[in-house]
Amino acid sequence: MTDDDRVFKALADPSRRFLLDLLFTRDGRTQSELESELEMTRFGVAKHLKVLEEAGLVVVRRSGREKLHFLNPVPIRQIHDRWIDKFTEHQVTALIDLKRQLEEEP
Amino acid sequence: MTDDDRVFKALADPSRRFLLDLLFTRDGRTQSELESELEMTRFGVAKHLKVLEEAGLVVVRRSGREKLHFLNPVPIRQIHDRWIDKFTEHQVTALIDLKRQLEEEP
DNA sequence: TTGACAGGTGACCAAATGGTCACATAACTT
DNA sequence: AAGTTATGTGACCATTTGGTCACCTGTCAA
Repeated sequence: MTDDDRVFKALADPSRRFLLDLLFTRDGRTQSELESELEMTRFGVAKHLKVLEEAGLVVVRRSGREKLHFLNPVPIRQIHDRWIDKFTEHQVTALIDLKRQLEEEP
Repeated sequence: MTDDDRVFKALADPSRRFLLDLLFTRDGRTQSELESELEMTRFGVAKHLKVLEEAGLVVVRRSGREKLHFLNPVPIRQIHDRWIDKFTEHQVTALIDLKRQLEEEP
């Protein structure tokens, strides 16, 4: 399996995306801390974290018997750069910002 | 199935990513034109294109009996914005640019 | 109008995936 | 030392997914 295949497969599951959301709001959480946020056995969560780690979307640091998890934004940015060039980036960010403004107004 | 689920599931397959790559280099291709690029029956390609279309990653325009396909960058940018804030974006783009420079030099 | 061309539908099967469990190891606490 | 806490492994099963095929509809050209 290629690197990018691992990344996209990892992102394909909603539970794993939720784990990334959790780490986006606050980094450096332990596995058991993350387990408590999902309605799933710890085995399931551990498996998902392993997939995210092998994809490089999450990096870990061991501290004693604990495992701290951190979000790695690099693969996400590479997805972006694969299909959005500099010119298109300006257009699409402007479009998204405009859409957000229109939705905020009454 | 939620919208974002459709997008990530669509991106999880290498054949579908290859189709996006093809449309990134040149937009507006017909289905049969895309079929000729994949080692797969036309049914397989049609199925993949349908998945991409339902995810909003590809938009189509009918022209007679032909179906023209265009890449839509918006969902890709939204993936980016979900896990990369403005501050992190500067850091990670700088990091990727640096990495690219180092790899180019002898 | 007859045939060739572009695309669509539903059934089908092999392979991959998500989730759980029994069992195991290593580190902190008292 | 003994119990508790944090995490790891491999087997297992139900569901989903990728790909193919027989068959069908609509469009263009001679």
